[in-house]
Amino acid sequence: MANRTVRPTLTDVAARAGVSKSLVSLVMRGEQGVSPATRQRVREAADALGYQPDSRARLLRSGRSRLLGVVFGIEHAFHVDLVTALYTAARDSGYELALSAVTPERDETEATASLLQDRCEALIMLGPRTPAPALARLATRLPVVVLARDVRGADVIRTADADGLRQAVDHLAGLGHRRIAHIDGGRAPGAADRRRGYREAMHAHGLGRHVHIIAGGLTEDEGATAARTLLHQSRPPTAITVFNDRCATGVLDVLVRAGTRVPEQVSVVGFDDSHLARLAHISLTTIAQDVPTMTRLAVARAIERIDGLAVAHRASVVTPHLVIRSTTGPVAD
Amino acid sequence: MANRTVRPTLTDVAARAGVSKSLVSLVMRGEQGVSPATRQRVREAADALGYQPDSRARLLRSGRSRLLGVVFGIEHAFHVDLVTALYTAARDSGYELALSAVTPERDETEATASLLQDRCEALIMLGPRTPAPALARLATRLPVVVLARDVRGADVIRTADADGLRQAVDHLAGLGHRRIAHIDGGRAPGAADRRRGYREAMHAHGLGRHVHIIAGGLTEDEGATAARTLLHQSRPPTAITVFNDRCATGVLDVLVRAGTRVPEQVSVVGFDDSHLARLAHISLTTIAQDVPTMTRLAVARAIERIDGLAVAHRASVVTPHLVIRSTTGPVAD
DNA sequence: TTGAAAGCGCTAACAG
DNA sequence: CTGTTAGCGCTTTCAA
Repeated sequence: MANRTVRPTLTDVAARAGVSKSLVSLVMRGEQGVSPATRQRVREAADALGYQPDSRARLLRSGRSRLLGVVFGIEHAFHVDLVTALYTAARDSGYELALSAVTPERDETEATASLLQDRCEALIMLGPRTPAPALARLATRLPVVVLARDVRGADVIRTADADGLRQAVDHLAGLGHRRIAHIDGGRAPGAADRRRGYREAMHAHGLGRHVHIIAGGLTEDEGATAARTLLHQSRPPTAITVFNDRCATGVLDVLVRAGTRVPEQVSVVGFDDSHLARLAHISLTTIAQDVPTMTRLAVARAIERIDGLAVAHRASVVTPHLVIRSTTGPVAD
Repeated sequence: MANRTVRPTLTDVAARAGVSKSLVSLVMRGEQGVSPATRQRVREAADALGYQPDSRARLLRSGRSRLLGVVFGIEHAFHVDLVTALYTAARDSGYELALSAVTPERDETEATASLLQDRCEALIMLGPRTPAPALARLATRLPVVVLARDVRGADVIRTADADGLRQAVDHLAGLGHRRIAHIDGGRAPGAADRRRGYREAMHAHGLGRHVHIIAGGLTEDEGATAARTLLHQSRPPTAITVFNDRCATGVLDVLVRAGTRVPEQVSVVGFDDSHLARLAHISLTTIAQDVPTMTRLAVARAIERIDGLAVAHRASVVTPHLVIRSTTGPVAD
C-alpha cells in the first residue's frame, strides 16, 4: 500500500477525547460555550492525532465554500503584485483565496470553470480578456469583481488611468520637457484611457503639436521595438511615457544599449509601480497603482455581494500617484 | 437577497429528467451502462438547468480529492515557468492543480497548511525553503515531490546543477576565456552544486588558479551588486557564469550601464532559461533546465505515490543543456 | 438498465 | 455545558 496515512476525522478525535463530535466541532472552530477542561482535552486529542479539519466536508455541510476565486495571468508582473496583496487583503476576511492561473496553454474560460466547480462564492478577475457580454453573463451566476479593466455588467475596481498619465505629463512638463511621447498598450485593458489622459494633458500644457503616440504593448519586447523606432527618428523625444513598467523595462534597455543616458538625455515614466520598477538597478519613475487599496476594495466588494448587500454594479476608481525614482530629470538643452 | 442563484443539484437534474440520482451521476461521469435515450434526457436536463457537479461533495463521497497541491514562490520567474508547465503536465492526468503561493507575507508553512486542508492527495513543492526534517515529516503524511531542490526523505526531481555549470564553463573555455568568474546563489537551493560544478570544470580546463567566486543571490539586485564589485577589480573577468537568469539580468544591466559591451568585452551565462532569458532584448545565453521533463516527472511521481507504487524515495536528476544566445562570444584580446 | 438506501466528514438545530 | 439527530450533494453498493 501507499505510505499515505489515513487522516483522522472529527469522529476519531471525539472518541479519543471521550466527547461528542459536536464538542470537537465547536472547539475546532473556536466557538464559545465549551468548558475549559473539555476544550483542553479535545485540543490534546486533536494534536495527538494530527487532526486537521476537512474543509470540503465542512463547507459542504455549511452550504458555503468561503472561497474567493482569483483568475490571473501568471506571467504578468503586475498581476503577481495584485495576487500577493490579495492574500493580505483576504487574510482576516474569513475567506480563502483559490488561485487559477491563465497561461499560454490554459485560457480564461478554463481557469474560470475550475473555480466554478470548486464552488467559489465570488470571482475576482485580474485584467480579464473575456468579452464583456460573457463576463456579464457570468456575473448573473455569482458575484464577479473585475480588477484593472473597465466593463459594464460587473463590479469594477480600477485605477484612474487617464489621471495617471496626466500626472506623468505634468511631472515631465514641470521638468521642462516638451517633446513627450507615449508608447501605448494597444488594446490592453486601460490602454485607451491612458492614451486619452496623455493626449489631454499634452493639450492642457499647450503641447498639442508634440503629441506623439507609438504602438507598444504589455511586454518588454514590444517596448524595445517601440524604443528603437523612436531612436531612429530625426528629432527623438526628450521624454517617454510608457503603458506599463514591463514595457518600460524594454524601452530602458534599448536606450541604455544605444548609449542614450537616462535621464540626462531621455526621461522615462512607467505605469503600475510593479516590483520591476522598484528594482534598484532599474529604479523607474512610474505611476503607482494603489494596490493595497484596490485589493482591499476588491475583497470587500466581493464579500458585500456575497452577503447580498450591493445592488447595482459599481465601478470604483482608485487614484494613482507619481513615484519619482531615477529615470526622470530636467530636460537637457 | 443576493443575486446569487441557487445552484442546481444532481437531485434537481434527476427530478427534471424523471430518473434517479444514480443515473444522473453515471451520465455526468460518462460511465457505461446507461441507455442512450436516458443519457440523452439527462444531458438535456442538466444543460437546461446549467448544472455543474459540486466537486467538493463528489470528492467527499469518493474519499479523494484528485487534487495535486503546488507550493510556489509567486515572485520567482522560474517558478512561474514551472507552474505553467505543471498545468500542461497535469492536463490529462485526471488530477487538478491547487495553487498556493508563497509571498513576502505568506510563508511556506501557511501555503502548505491550506493545501492540506483542501485534502490534496500529494504536494509538489517548488524550491522549498522548509528545513529537511520538517519536509520529511510532511512526507510521512502524504506524498511530497520536491522540485528544484535536493533533500532526503522526499521524492526529488532536480536538475544536474553541477553538470550545468560544467557546460557553461566548457562553452566559455571553448571560446578562449580563461578568467571566468562565478556569481553564486548563496544558500539558495542548487547553489552549492552549481558552485562545485564551476570549480570542478575550471580545474578540468586547467584554470584552477582563475577560480573566482563572488557572493550573489537569486534576485536582480543581488546580481547588480556583485557585478559592480567585479567591475571595480583591477583585472575583471572576461566571462561570468551566474547562479540564475534573474540574477544575471541584474548583472547585464550594470555592465551595459557601465559601458561594457556584452559579449565583446564580457560574456555572461545564466541558468534556468526562464522567460526572462528569452526576451529579445536580453537574449541571454543560459543553461536551460528541462522544464517539460521535470514537470512531467513530478506529476507522474506524485501519482505513482498516490497509487502506492513507488517505495523508496527517489531522486531523479534531469540533464540541462546549453542555450547559446547573444551574451557570449569569443574572448577579446 | 434502473432505483433505493447508505454514508463520506462535517455543522446546525435542538434537546437534555 | 453537552449529546443526539439530521442532512449538505454526491458516489456506491446492492437489489430489482
